[in-house]
Amino acid sequence: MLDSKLRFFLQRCVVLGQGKQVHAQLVLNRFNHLEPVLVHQTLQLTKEFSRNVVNYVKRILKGFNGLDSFSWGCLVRFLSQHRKFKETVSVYIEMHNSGVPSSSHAITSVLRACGKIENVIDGKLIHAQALKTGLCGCVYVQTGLVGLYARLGYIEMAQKVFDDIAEKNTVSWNSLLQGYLESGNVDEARSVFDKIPEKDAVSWNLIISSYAKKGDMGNACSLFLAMPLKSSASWNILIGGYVNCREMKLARTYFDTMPQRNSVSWITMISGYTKSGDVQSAEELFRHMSKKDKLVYDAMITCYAQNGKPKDALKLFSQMLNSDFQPDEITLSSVVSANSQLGDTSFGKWVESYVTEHGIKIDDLLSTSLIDLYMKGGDFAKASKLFSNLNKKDTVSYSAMIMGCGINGMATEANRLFREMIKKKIPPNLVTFTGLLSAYSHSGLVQEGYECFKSMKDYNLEPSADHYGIMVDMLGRAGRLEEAYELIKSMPMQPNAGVWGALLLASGLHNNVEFGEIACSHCVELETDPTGYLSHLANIYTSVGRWDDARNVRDAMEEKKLRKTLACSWVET
DNA sequence: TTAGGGTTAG
Repeated sequence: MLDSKLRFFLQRCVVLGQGKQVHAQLVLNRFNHLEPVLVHQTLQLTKEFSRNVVNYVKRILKGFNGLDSFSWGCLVRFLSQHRKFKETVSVYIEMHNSGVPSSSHAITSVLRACGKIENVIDGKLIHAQALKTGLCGCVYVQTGLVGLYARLGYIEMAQKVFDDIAEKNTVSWNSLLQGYLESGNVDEARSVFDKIPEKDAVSWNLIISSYAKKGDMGNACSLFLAMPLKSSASWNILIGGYVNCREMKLARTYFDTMPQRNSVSWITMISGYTKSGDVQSAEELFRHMSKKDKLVYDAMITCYAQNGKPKDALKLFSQMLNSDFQPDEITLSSVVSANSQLGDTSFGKWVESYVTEHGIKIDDLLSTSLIDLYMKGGDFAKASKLFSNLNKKDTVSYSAMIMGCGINGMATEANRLFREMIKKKIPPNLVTFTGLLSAYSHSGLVQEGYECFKSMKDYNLEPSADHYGIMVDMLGRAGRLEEAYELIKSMPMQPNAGVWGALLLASGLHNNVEFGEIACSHCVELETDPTGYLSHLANIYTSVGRWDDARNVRDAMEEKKLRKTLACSWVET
């Protein structure tokens, strides 16, 4: 039974593994008889294989009867190493239920999985079971328990298990250290760190990383310099710290001087440039990287998507598809965002079929980008369905819905969603209000809009210039030009061309020369190409019969060899 | 046991 299934499995590896064909073939030729121990080796082999293989392993191993404790352990470990944590726990429980005794192998893997998915209940049950079966005397199991409790924030429990370990190894110490760092107890963490008899790179990295995460680069850097044998991770942690502080120059210096860069180093830098909007530098790094992995593609696609270059994002995505890389929910969320910016709603269908075909689960983040895509395409039904199926609705997903309502002029729905999120104590942010305000603006609900705008301070939000822009647009369209102008004058920041442009537009709608002139003069000052604004002003003059002024403006435009460029005059759209 | 990729506006 085991024998034939494994053979079949290896053959499938040849088919699915593609790039690893030769390797799989070798293994196939080498094993004439297959014993349970070979399950382990086979699983090792598939470590680097595509997710298809992972899914396949899961399916095929479900069919096994009579697996021994060792093979079960291998399977549990395999799943845990592939970050299939929920599956790890469920397979472990399956093993337990079929009466197979647990091994230290299986137990450490399942404890890790419980920690990762924050499964306290099963973690404690497994602890109890380990106590009963005597496995708690094993340092690996004990260390696993320390790690579990440390990660889940049960620092007292972690300390207690740790104290019981007869022969503590460095991993045991590191797990405890991580516990104190997780619980935010820096002093205790520091004292644990000082007590570690044989500090390894991980001990140092843990403490450096905790400073780097807090933005305390002074401490992070001095510890880094004091560290005897720096690993790549140490360098990456430091670079990551500087990236988080937007110190890209310093990050780059360390990146350039580190002895051995790995994929993580490149990705850290690329995502740093992404956040600071430096697409060029990100591109430059991406081009120079010799062995690109999937995550680098993800990082670069995201860089394009987040910096207003959706077409480049899609180009790189198709390159990625042509390579050996399989996109996952993370890749797709960025790609959906790119399509959303281009207004290509049909892409949603493609994603949905792709996801079904490749067994990718649509998680909350991918759902949110799809919600945005569908809302922009006016498909409220599809967006709502995704929205109601979310595991956890947050500020971003609510904002995506409300934004969509704003675009589609659905003020009532926007308001309903907003009240719902407030009731659930989900804090709104600036994007939420952009959506809400534009919903009111598009529906001409000036009073509601005004109150909404004023309520921003109740949520500790300072309206941005864009929020003022929407308000000016709303008041202006309603003919309340005076109020709009007063609002601009009251702005705590410099009004941008968008704000003045909104007033100019409104002045045109209501043939108001006075505000048109004021608005236009500011727009001309703020933008390099004043053509659109000037021609708008000329139209206002014409509309009230001031032909001479209109001609003067047009002559002035002509004189400066300016030509009306439709593309630039966004005011007219 | 440490380091890397994702969603909402403009």
